[in-house]
Amino acid sequence: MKQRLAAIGTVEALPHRVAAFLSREIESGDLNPGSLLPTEQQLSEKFGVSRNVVREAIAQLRADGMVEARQGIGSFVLAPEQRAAIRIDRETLKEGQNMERLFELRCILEAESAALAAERRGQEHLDAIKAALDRMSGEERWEDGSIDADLLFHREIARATGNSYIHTFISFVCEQIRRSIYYARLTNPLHDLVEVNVGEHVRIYEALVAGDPAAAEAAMRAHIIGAADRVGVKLPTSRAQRADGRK
Amino acid sequence: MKQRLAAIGTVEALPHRVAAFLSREIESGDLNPGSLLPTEQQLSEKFGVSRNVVREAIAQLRADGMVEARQGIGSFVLAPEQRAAIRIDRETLKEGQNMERLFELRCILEAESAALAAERRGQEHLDAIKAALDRMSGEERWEDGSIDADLLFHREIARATGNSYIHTFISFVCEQIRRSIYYARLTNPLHDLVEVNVGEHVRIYEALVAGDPAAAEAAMRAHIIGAADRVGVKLPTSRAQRADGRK
DNA sequence: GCATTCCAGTTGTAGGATGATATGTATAAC
DNA sequence: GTTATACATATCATCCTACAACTGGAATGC
Repeated sequence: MKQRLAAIGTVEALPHRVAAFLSREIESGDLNPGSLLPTEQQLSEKFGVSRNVVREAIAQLRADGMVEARQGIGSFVLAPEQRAAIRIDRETLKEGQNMERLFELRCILEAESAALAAERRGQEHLDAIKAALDRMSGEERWEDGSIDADLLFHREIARATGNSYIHTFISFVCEQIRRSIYYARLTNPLHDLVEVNVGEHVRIYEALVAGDPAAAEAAMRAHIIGAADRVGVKLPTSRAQRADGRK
Repeated sequence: MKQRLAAIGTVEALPHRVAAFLSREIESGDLNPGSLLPTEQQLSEKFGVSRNVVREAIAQLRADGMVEARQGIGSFVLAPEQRAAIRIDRETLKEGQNMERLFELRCILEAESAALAAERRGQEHLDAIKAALDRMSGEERWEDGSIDADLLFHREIARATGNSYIHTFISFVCEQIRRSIYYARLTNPLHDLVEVNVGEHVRIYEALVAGDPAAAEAAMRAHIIGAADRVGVKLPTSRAQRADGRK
């Protein structure tokens, strides 16, 4: 039986599709920890791809700590305790609506991050955030320099929460978004909107200075929704509305 | 010139050795971000291995976000901060207060997840969540089976948000916490608290059935704070208080 | 009964062939 | 001279076959 791999119109590479399929089977429990994966030969026939492709797919699973291959025997499914990495690959990012979901996640993390930062920030944090803001405002056009400064602004806020995990996660998510925007090569007239963008950042900064968590959260939420909008991503409004209803 | 690969007493596979070598070259700055890797052919000759091995090595680097391969051109070295993967190693997890930070992150993600799920859940999601809840209540003692069911409960809620990234992040964070608890081998009398734990889950479930985002969020927040407390982790109360003030 | 040998199955590696894609170049048309 | 088209080249992506290394168990010999 030849398994049809998802993704008809996509451009994903074959190894990635195979890895994604197996990964889902493991996550869903169809393949129990300790059990053996089908042989490379079988998988090759099942998916209608070469053994080479299967090997690359398994190598990816192994890198993620999901399976362990042993020569002469096969690949064992490992227990989830041993997984130590989270990964978002570019192929899945390119699939249309994923951007929307990523922005949604970012909105959640950053809104709380801003609120926490408003409570916990010290003077050195404010200084670092202000420095990033100045670098951003200095640029007349929206180009690489100001994008770096923008990211730095958000990362400094995350750092001010004092929670390194929040910092790590936000850095990661922001980087994913920046990259996918870069690859999408959006041709929007972003340059005209620099003032809007800077203005949103200023409001966040002022709320942080004031030490007002609710205001910081609201300002950040508005900023993320605006940023998503500027790259053509419409966030589901329910979250925003509920947040607005609160403040 | 044939390059000698490290590996004196090692038994590591060739692709891993090649990947490690290239990885070190990138880390050390010998290969600048933006530059092209040598072609597969050249690497194959340089290391004295087959192109197949080189391809698997590059696939590994790509999976870690260190390079990006583009058909017809080559593999570009990406900037180090552009990692496509997050890794959290066990050593950092063991350091005391990291648990507290991890729970804080979990609280943020899961609270919003519950709220979103309350808005978006379909009947099949409720069924899956209920099934996990039943499995959990069925157990008399707090052991592996019920821990699995507990995790499943949370992951099913995350799945009901319809946002695969939220699902991924929550699965990851929960797994990290479960793992560190497992390794810590806490000897608390957890068994006595099963009813409390199940009760908290029931309240979350009821809020989801009712489709009440605010209630779901509050119940989840209370649950996470309680769960943290039961393993001896005190969450900073500020977040919880602010949340309470809203509902 | 026990050790040894052999064999089938599986992963690991090698190397070539072909398809898909990007880039540069030369040729032709205007 | 400029543009456009076609071609050649370089590279990754995939497929294929073959063989080496390793494992587990079955057959064999004693």
